Amino acid sequence: MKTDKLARIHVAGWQVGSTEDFLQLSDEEAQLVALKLSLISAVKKSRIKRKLSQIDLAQRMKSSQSRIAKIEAGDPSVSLDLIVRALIASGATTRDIQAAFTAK
Amino acid sequence: MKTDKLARIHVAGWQVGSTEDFLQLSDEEAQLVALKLSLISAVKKSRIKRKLSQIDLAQRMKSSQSRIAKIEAGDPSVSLDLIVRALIASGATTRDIQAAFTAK
DNA sequence: AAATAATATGTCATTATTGACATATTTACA
DNA sequence: TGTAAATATGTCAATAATGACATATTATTT
Repeated sequence: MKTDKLARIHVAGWQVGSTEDFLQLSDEEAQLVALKLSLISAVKKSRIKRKLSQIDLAQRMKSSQSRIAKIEAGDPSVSLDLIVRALIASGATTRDIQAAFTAK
Repeated sequence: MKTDKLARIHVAGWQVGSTEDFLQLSDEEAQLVALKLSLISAVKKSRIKRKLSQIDLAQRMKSSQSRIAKIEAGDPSVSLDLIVRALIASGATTRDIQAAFTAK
């Protein structure tokens, strides 16, 4: 994900802004980031719920433990594809995935 | 997306199976494909609804007309990231995106 | 505490995805 | 009909994402 956006100074001053404002993301970028964060959170939740280790999940989706760790750490090298594949492989239902889009 | 899955012969014979069965995708792969298809459909719907040409949408998200065409054509070179970015850039709301996950 | 299991972090060669471009085909409409 | 706008298809050099690996750090169990 690209985060190399130019600053957009917040007129209201030094109130503690949202993460999106602080990092100067456009609305669209902010939406995508929020979506990813939500899905990432769902991955970890689902994995733990099913008592899977990162190695277990990695095997299920033919990835590696380090990739799973990176997914859950929000590493910038991780694609939305991989996040969703992890979510599915972790046993999350369609309903779970859908809920991840709703969740804050 | 990889679709290089070995055949899984359907015991029940030549009933007309689901697309997923026919293409021999694992359940997980089938879920991801279904999700992509749903989102792709949502992109086109949203774009048309807002009366945007593919060129318009491409400019909004700093991509190219040919990429948008490929998104809507379900080209295998298109990532989930790009699809979702297109959906967001087309003006789809969080609610729209969410709905895309529900839709058939 | 020490051993073991789980998770995190860094690197890299291989593979996938990208925007841009040319050009073909289809659609709208004068 | 013809012509312009929109969409589709193919290609490719540049960039991004990948699994695998080594190894560090943190939790858990004995």
